Amino acid sequence: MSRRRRVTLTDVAVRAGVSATTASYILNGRSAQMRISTPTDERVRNAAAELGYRPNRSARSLRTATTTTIGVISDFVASGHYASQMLTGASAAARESDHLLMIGETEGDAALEERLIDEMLERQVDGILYATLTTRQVTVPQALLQQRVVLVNCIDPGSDLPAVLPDELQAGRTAARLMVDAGITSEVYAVGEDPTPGALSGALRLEGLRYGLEEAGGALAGVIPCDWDVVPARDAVSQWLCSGRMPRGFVCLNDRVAMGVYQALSERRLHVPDVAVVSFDGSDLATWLQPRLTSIAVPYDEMGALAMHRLVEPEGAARDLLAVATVPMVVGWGGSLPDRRAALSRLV
Amino acid sequence: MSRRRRVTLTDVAVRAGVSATTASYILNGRSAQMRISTPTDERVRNAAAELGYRPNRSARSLRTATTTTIGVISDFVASGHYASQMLTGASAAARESDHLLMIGETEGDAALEERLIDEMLERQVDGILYATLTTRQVTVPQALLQQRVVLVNCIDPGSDLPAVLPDELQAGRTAARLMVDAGITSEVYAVGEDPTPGALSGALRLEGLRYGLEEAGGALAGVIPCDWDVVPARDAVSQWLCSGRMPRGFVCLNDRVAMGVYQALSERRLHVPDVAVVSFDGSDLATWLQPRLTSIAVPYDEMGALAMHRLVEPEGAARDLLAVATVPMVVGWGGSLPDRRAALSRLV
DNA sequence: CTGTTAGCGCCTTCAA
DNA sequence: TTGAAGGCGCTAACAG
Repeated sequence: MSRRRRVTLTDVAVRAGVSATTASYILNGRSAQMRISTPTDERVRNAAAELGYRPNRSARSLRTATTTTIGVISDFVASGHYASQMLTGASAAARESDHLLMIGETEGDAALEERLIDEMLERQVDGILYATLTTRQVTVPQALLQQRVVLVNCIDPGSDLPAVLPDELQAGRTAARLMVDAGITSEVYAVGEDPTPGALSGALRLEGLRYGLEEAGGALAGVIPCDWDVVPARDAVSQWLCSGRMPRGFVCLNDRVAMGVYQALSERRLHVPDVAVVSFDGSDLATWLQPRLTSIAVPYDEMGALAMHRLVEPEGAARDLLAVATVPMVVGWGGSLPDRRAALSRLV
Repeated sequence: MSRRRRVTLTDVAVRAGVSATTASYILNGRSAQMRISTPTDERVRNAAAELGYRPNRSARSLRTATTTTIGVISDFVASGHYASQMLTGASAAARESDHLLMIGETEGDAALEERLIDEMLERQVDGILYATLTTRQVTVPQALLQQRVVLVNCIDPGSDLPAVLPDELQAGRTAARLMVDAGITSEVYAVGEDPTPGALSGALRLEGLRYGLEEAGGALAGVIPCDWDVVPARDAVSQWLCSGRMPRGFVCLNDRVAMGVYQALSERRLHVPDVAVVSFDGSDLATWLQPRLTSIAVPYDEMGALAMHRLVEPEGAARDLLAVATVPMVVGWGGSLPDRRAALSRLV
């Protein structure tokens, strides 16, 4: 069971009694194309198996200038299950074309970002997914402008890099429709705000919401500002309720805000759905709240998958690489990725 | 702004008027060792900067048989912020030694796992982190036994691979101490169970809990079995409370269980901390509940970082690579990674 | 149908 | 203090 020297293609060729070239063709599945005889083919495959041959991709990469490896640069990939789902989707899509993912978390640090990008480019990645935790505008580092890149959850107005974004506007309208379908067109309040410069989701969700309510002859009654987290939302809504107002519905700008709203309502002995609550995110949290929160999901996994597809797509299909693709946000999140992708394919 | 041919080391050398050898030495920081003159050194560095030289690691790897890249194989890396924190810790630690991470999510599929491992080995990763979402026993694939590997959050009884685990037993005792310090030594119930074969956390947490309570002259009053999630815990405890029993404390086997317990208590108009609740995980959820949940954190980030350190550690320090390292679990999770690592360093 | 030859970009002995 | 030469393992023209 001792470990000999690394097994090389030449070793396989020698054992099979052929040249390295022939072995290379066969092991790369080009036997047919090269019209190699069946016995030779088999001898080589057997030799490879017996020797436990494993191609050295460093050598191959040096020769072919490709690595079948994709870099993922993101500010906070792993933080929370929000963006990490994007990785899962990208990873699954990468697998379809035998690519592997190399990750780099920049922690929002520009210097670190540059370093990680350099490291990836030195390692000859075939492309880079540039992803952000929040949907927003960015300025991608210079070094990326000359590379094959797809933006995920962000856009760079200063470049024409392809991007994949959730359809926030449509999501806002969906939220409105949920309220309208429940017979509620007035006394609907939005909870949250989007204070970060460059942030996109908040504004678009609100716009869609307003538009949707007006379409139904209603109107958004107001916005309760607060940071997008449980405690700030709880405090803000709690205080707001003290003023004695009686809302018919709350549209929360994310699930954590909704949790805070649930708590604030509970303090006042108010109950969902006597007051209707709708939210955005589609996180696990929505399923944990009682009653279960209706939440419009950000399809992180699909976004990752779609971005990956666009990145590795053959050049021929690259015509629309200049476009921004938009992935629909849907209520709930029961569906599996393939299911939802079927719906998606009609739209992009 | 057009894109020329790739810039090679020779290009830099030519431009600086030296040989590739000299340029190589200088750019790899060996000028001093090779006693290269200052002017030469500067000329080469300038040339590299002007040309935007970026070393081709495929070539270097082919020559040196190292990639400064580490593979991370895990069942569900990205799922939830639980295990993804491990990635963050590992990633940060990797950066310290200029390593990059390559990820592979196996989704618990053995065939896929083998394929991903092969792909990584073909890409010549310098080592592999083998991580699991839940703390448990595993049997690592054959292919890994001959490689440099560190297990994270799991152990393989059939091999002597080094591993990093959270100290679940101590965590159980900590939970007991929290109850005891609050003056509660009886009528304490544990909520949850660990039905997965090979799972370690549940049993160890319970054992530590029992031991800790007995040390203080108390005893664990019982265990309410349920799956480790919000709804099952809510249902189980809700029903259990119907029997009219009046607990003094609940030790929940994770934070989601605790959320379910909060809900069940609330239904019966019972309030925390009239009934004391302690939990394990240290997830964000703990900070969202009202009142804030006391939770003993699984230090995923530290585990990832420590495992990474052990993996890239110079061979000299590898003497203890056979050991299982244990990372303490602590209450709350306000501390930054460096802070907590200081506490950690005494223990491993 | 298969082998010969050359070279991807880099590092590293050896010689000067 | 620097340069010349060789080879890591693989693929791709080009012969035959």
